[in-house]
Amino acid sequence: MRYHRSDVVARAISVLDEYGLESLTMRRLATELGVQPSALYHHVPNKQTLLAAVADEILLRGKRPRRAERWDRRVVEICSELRDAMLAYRDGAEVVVTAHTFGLGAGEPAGQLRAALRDGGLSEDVVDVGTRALLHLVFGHTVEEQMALQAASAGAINHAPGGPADFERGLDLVLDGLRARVNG
Amino acid sequence: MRYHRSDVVARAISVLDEYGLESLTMRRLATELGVQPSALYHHVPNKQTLLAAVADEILLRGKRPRRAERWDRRVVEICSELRDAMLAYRDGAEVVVTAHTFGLGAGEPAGQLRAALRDGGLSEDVVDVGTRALLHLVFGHTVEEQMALQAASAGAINHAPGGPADFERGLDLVLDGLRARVNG
DNA sequence: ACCTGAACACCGTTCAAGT
DNA sequence: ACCTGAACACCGTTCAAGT
Repeated sequence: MRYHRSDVVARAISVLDEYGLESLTMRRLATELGVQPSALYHHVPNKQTLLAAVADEILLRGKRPRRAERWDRRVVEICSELRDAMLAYRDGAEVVVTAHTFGLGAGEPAGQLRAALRDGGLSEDVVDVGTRALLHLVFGHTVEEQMALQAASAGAINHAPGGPADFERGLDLVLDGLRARVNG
Repeated sequence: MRYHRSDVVARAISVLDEYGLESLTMRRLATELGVQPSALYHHVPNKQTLLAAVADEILLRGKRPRRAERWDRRVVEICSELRDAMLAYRDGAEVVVTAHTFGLGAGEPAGQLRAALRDGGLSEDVVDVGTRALLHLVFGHTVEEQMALQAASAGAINHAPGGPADFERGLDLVLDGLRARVNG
């Protein structure tokens, strides 16, 4: 069988979702595709790049239309989409956050947040600080939430971070600060 | 030579600081101590536990006396100490954040933040949301900042997150939201 | 262009045996 | 109690050779 890069990425996502990140090895993925490990390197230069492509694809699959008019509602929309996209696959948050940490792909959410904050009339400095704060909040919350979900499904009872409600309450904390800085 | 657990942890930190997290392997650490890899398992049950102990020790070494009276100034103090402690060692932020993600050690900063927010007269719900938001902000910011520092020292020019000023501006965003909720 | 086969240079961890 | 020596079951990546 002959594969393309997109086949490799797609299969990587299904291995990730079914067996988790620790099982997503180049060798395991090759076996899953019925191919030698070395064959993967015709489609992808290395594992890091593959994981970045997986992160991008996870975000792409989670895309939704923008509905909100007000800038602060749009921020909530963007952040919720981001959270939902990451939660849709096992270890999705971990993969997306790691890729973002290493400066690979996943630059789109940041761009959309920046645009929303600029629409709100915030100064360029505040746009910078606010975008970073929002991203860190979404990433941190979602990694923690997914961790708790997986721990819970493995039998452990834990003081979970709570679902979308707790998420939006954290967001609102930062949004309050940002609203106070409009035309500041 | 006969070692104790604390020797192993201390040496792990110096390997981390000098060669980075990717070089901190059990085998490398063993070589550094002049011992067989298997000998390490007399002091530590596995690598994950060792890394959690390293994270705790990094935070311990960064401890400073509390000076601030007002609860919101104390939050800044706690968060700044946390950031400085992680920045003090190469890949320190990565190690501390990973340990925290897996629910290992590093529970102290959360406890101190909770106490400060309670002193501010915030409701228990807001204390929960606020503590998590602050931790995610500090962790996210510091990992990003340390990444940029290391990239810069490796020659790359990058739109860095900025030093303590940008850090405190992000913190202030959340603190504004929290101040607005006192007796709310 | 895409893949195989074989190798290189590593990992974390276990366990019988020594002192 | 602490360590050695040897092994087990893996990794990511490279590269000559095949079709």
